[in-house]
Amino acid sequence: MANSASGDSVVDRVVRVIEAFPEGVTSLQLTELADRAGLPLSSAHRLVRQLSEHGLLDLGAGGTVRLGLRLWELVNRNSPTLALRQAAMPFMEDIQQVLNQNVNLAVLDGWEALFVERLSRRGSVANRARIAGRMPVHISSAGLALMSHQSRELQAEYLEQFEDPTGKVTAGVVRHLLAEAAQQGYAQLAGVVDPDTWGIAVPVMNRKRRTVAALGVVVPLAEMRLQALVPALQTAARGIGRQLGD
Amino acid sequence: MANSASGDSVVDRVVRVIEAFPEGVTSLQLTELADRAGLPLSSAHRLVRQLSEHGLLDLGAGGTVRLGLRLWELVNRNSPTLALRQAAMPFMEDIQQVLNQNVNLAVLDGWEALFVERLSRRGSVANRARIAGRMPVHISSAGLALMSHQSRELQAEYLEQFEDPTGKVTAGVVRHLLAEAAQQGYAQLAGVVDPDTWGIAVPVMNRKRRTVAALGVVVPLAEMRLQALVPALQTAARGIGRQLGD
DNA sequence: CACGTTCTACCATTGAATGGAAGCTTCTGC
DNA sequence: GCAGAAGCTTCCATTCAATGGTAGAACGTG
Repeated sequence: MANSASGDSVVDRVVRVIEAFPEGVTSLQLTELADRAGLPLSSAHRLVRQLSEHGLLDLGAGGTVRLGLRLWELVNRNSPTLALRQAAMPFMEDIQQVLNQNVNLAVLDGWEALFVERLSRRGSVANRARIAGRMPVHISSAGLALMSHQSRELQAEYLEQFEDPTGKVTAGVVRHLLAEAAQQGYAQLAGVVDPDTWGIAVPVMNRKRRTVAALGVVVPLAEMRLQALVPALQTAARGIGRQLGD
Repeated sequence: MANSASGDSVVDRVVRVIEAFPEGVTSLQLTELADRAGLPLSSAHRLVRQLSEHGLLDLGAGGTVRLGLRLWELVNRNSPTLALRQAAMPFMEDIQQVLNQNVNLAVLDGWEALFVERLSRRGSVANRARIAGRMPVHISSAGLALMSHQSRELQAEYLEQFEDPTGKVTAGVVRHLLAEAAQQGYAQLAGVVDPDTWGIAVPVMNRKRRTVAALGVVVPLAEMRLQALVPALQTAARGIGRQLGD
């Protein structure tokens, strides 16, 4: 009944507080936050107050808790993907201008593609890939482009544990998709994410030819023109790669 | 010699670790981090390891510390400016397309404009306003646009404490700039940030007519055409405001 | 106005956090 | 190839910061 009845450290708790916000939710009541983080109200209150004194959280009147502007600032200034995003932005804008479609940039994290940047145009088809959103490798062209250029070992490990919760896709199918993507140098996926759209993505390699990201577009099925899209994407991807260090 | 010789809490230390990264630096050696955060090496090590187990930091081989991808993800998914950025993006893209210049979006934080989103075009003039970058109110058109539409009290408080480190600008000059911006409905600043550029910004008001952001462009001095720019910005700002809640 | 809900403050108890020291690994210069 | 340095990692006895039940304040509601 003293120092942590639940047996977790302060650090654990700080993390749980930050993680307590459901996707897309920017504000939470103190009580609900304590609930979600699994903390006694008084402990949650103390923790939140401390963090908000430093600006990492923002404890408003009436117990409204938000992530702090300062936290957003710190993370975006020093984010590990900063160099990548800076290098990619001009090329993404070029692509968007020329093709007039959604463009996105993703990195591999676990068995998912994490979208780190995106440009969408009003009037262009819906793009499910939100910034800071995730998609499983096997149902995103970006994910396939990324995985298809990883080491044999990692791909084997991935296929080993692969399991589709919907049961529609087998590891064999994914293996085939990856092999195809690896051979062609780009990944495509039609009508999977959204029935009316087509996703195409190419790997972005750094100077050591390690695949660090995937550059992709999402276009309406009707406007599919591989022969125009792929070279444009590959050219841009090379341009980005040249800007990167490593 | 025991629980915190320096008299600071675990939370203080976690914050100091995250804050230890200098602007734009994405990776730090453990020793340097401990140094910057003012922590004993062993304490820094323990803290970093704990945080990296949760994915908030990333402790690589050889003691290389980065901010975690997971932290970036959490913060960007739930950031307090999420709604603002989402509402503004399409309009910013429109502006960029039509005017073909740098567009940026800022909020007021303390006595500074914090840039939360930006679109730049290759070939357009340099834009000092980086995402997650800051600029003092009095040397950015965005800052002036924001401050000029705050409450009388806040403006008075601002001018009260105002002091220009370079000594070039007086509180009186700033008062004049703010009054002008308030009256005209936009703020402009020529050759201050950069000798060859002109910044123009307008306030973005939510439905309650509270100024929550500033929408601005940076154009080459030569291409200055106020009569074309201001109406475009104001129209976009109104559009953004209509999308916002509150 | 009384009741329910949620936020905030207090404080005695105690185990989690601390950091010096020692071991380990990696790198460098000779 | 070896001595030395520099930096990373682990260990563990000491002790004070963290804990959370409780009580009170503030708010909203029927």
